[in-house]
Amino acid sequence: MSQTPSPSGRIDIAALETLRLVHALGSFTAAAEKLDVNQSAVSYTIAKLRSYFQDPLFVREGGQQVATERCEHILQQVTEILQKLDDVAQPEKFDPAQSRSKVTIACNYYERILMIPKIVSELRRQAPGLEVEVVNALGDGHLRLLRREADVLIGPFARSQSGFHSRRLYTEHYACFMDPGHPMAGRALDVERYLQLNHLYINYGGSWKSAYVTELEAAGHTLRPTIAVPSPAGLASLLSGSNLVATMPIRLGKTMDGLVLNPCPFQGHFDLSVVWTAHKNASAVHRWLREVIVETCRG
Amino acid sequence: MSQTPSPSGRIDIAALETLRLVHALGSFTAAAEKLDVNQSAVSYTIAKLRSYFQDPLFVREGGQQVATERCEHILQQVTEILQKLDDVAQPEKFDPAQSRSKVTIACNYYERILMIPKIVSELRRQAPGLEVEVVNALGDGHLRLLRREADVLIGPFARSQSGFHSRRLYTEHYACFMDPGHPMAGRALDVERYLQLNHLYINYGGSWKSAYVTELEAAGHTLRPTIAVPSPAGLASLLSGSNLVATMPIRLGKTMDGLVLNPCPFQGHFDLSVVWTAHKNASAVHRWLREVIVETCRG
DNA sequence: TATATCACATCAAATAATTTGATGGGATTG
DNA sequence: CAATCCCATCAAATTATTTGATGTGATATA
Repeated sequence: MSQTPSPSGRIDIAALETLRLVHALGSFTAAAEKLDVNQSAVSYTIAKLRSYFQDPLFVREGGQQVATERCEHILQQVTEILQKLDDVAQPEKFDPAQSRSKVTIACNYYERILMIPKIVSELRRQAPGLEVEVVNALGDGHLRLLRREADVLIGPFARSQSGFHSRRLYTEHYACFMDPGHPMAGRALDVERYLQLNHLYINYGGSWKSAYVTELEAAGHTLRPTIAVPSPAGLASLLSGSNLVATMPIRLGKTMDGLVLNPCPFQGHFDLSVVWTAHKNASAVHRWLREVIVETCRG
Repeated sequence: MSQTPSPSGRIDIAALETLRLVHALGSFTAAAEKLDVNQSAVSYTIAKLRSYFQDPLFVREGGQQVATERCEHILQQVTEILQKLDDVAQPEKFDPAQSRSKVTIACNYYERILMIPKIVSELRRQAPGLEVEVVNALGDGHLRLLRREADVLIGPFARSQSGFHSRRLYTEHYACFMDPGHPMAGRALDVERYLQLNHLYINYGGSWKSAYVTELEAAGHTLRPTIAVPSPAGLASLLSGSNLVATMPIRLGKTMDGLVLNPCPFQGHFDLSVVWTAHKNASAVHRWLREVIVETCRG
């Protein structure tokens, strides 16, 4: 009957809708009116489908266009296809209250102590069914994002690299923390005195240079730590009753009982941020997650 | 980012294939090569999809084009969609040996006696799993086809009307059948003698005028039946030992034991055909069914 | 830190597909 | 038989897609 106008594969969604409409109305002309196109456009579309499916699809039987068996079968599948496409074309919706998704947050000690508890509590409040995992960012949290080991990264990881987005939460500064019985406790520290202290140095596993150290080195000084530890964990008990002094982020030090804060001459500063990858940028779940983090942690 | 080039709905199968390919290869350029099109064609297609799904779909992350969450989800559905379309686009295949379909054949007494047994036996031989139903064609078998009460119609129903197809099986003629003890048994019948016989007339429910009657009336004669019956069923016992004579299709009369055949001066003729509707024309099952019928019954 | 390279976006021109409006033929209705 | 209805088909007009050239941003190389 009909010659092949196109080889195949150029069937579009609209064509399938037309097929459905023609079937429903039993008429090309009626379908054309409903679609607000010319009758011959419908004729053309059906001709295309006929060639694609290698079947007449509709045949005239006593005034009505009746679907062939094959057409009925095709329509059954096409209906499912259109349904699937409809579903998937809907902009993604996310209802925290109903969600059973899982989110993974990468961060390090500082954030785990100071931010995670508040964040997790808020996440659980809004989304009781949500599964939350917190992983160690360790060396390079960015890699974990790229490897999809985490959805977001919280930390001082401002990297404006292609493929990453970030949002600043707040700025943090350093201060010295020591036992209340320390000779210098509560006394102002000038550069000389600061450098002569018995420093407990936190090297954070070596992958992070604290801002105060940068500042100190920029001023031409070198810090000679008495003890170096990899993380602030258990720091309070190391400092208690000792003559050691640790320079660390103010908010972190303040969580440790039994220590006093001394402003220090090199206090540096760094920004805490949420970082995520471009591929999560548009996702409704992750947009919500980031919003919760920002709301919970800023200021 | 991208402005809406098309409102929506103009997504074709090729575009979805492109989406899949880009995802698989992680590169527009590579996909373009594989599809044997220009890179900017892929770019254009993805832009169209981006606008349709309202999502970037692919974002650059460290040199690689990475799929967004949404894209992964879409792809999952799209894969199923393409699979479905692939299946449905395959020209329908039909293996009688495996088939569990059902076919319905409409016909009347003549065909049920002479043809159905052979047809059914052949159908069962080729397709043991096939369900076969035989229904009475009665008045107008064509209506049963249109109402989808039967898949094919076998009988003398040659109607070359729109929406119907048919294939001739063979031509049938009439003869007289009577008891072997009948005075005229075995003797030639001229018009006068034929008309004076005690006719047992089969009226087939009134919806069918036998060809010999047409011939007879065309010659200006009128048949005055002694008895009229609606169907040839049980005819043999009605004729046996009586002086009745029935004019009926030769092949049908020959199936009846204890009757002798006399050629009659009005023998008319009619064609036995398979008839079906246009909407079944392309179906593999029905093509096969019709083929079996034709092979079994012709000659 | 500059420079080459790679990959995608974008633009205008060329090409291909679709839609339109007109017309014709087959089938149904009165 | 005439009037209609409905789909197929054709050429022209309109749109969409593809191409080839070029731009831009990011990565890799020197």
